Amino acid sequence: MKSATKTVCSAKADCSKAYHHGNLRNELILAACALIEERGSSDFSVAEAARRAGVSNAAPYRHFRDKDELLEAVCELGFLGLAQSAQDALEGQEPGTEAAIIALGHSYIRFVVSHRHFHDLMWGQHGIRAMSTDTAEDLRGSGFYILVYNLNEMCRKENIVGVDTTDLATKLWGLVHGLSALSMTSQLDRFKADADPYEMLSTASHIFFAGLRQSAR
Amino acid sequence: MKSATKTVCSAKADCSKAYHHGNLRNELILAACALIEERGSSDFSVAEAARRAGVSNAAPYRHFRDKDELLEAVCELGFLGLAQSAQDALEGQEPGTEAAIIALGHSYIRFVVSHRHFHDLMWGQHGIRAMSTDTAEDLRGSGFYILVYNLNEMCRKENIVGVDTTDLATKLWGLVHGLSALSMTSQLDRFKADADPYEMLSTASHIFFAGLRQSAR
DNA sequence: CATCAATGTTATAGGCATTTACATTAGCGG
DNA sequence: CCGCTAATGTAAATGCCTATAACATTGATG
Repeated sequence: MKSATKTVCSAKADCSKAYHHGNLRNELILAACALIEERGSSDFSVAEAARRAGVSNAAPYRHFRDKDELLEAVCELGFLGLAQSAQDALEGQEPGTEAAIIALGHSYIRFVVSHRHFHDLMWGQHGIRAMSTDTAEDLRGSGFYILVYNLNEMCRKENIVGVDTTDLATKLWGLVHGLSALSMTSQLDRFKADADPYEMLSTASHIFFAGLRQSAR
Repeated sequence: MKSATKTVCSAKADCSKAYHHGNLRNELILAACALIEERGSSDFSVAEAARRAGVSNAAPYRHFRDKDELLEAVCELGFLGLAQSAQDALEGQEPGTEAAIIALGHSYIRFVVSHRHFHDLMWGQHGIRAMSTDTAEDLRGSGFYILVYNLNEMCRKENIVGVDTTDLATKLWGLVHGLSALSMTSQLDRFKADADPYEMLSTASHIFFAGLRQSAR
């Protein structure tokens, strides 16, 4: 989430002792991110974020109506990072190939398992509210539409007709999301030792596309 | 979750004014369930569960080390209910058919979307800890093994060979889990109006099985 | 019947969310 | 440059919550 972090944090130089902080809103968000990455979102407290930013308990309430609003801002940063990682994943991939589509899925898994606490937050109440924000609308959409675009290209190239690619993208999203969640909660290797979510997604997608080509003929 | 509730609550008659409650542990769990269904797990407080059970603030700590332990007990009840609904789903289904397998998936979706707050809890920190409890181990496993059994039957009947059904079951679980999560968070109809998770699971599974038969030939 | 372990209660400490009243400062019009 | 106002901080206070400790009640057991 490096890049997303940078995007939000247009940090002004540290005016160390000023009565006015100068960039408090962003620093609170970053402090919240750090705390959540460290200890999860359920243990998170506004007070601690304030301490970390070096301000009083009450200061955050000049920038956020309440704790929820701060957490929603954190979620937006998360969705931004997720969208970014989707774009990065396509570097060097030929659009509309199975490889490109699977690479997208892998980036999703990678993001989720390396930011598990964020993922929890993003798919909880706060994330859902953040997703209906207009800002996040674009971001979250972007990853999805990248997928749709690649599916369209794939169908065109391979002459697969009569497929609703938006619907198809949603199904694949479900698959990826589910495998990520299972992996993150250690369910994958419970029934099958050293199961690899990346490989499982690859093979599952491959089977799925085989079925698609079959039934769209 | 009716049946699961009954299983846990071996309620003794109400000894209204007794100093000792008689069934406090279970009533606390039930009160917690009710509160969580109503307002979600993040707003849940031990104190309120205690009030609802008609005891003092401190009483719950005679039965649960801390708040987490109470929430884990709630999770176990949730997993019990989920397993139960899987069993119910197979009523009148012929084992090893695509219909039976899809019915299992539908029951999962139905459980998740009608107990969204429970689902949040069950797939958060508390649920993960509860899943590694031995008690829950059996329960959670049971739904999964029902699926594996049906896949085995299916492969046998249809003469599909060389398939690791445990692996396959995990992939399907991922798909179902993901579609449930997307549905629960209103992501399904964001890109496609009135998308139906049940139908999406049916068609996705059908495509998947088609691909499976194809590649296992 | 006396005692102990289990299970409740009250009192208390410490944290957090949020609000209110007050303080400081930046920026803007004059 | 001066003074005003809005923005942004602080300190103090309220009220709820978690968790613990010290004390009370009771059922069971010998």
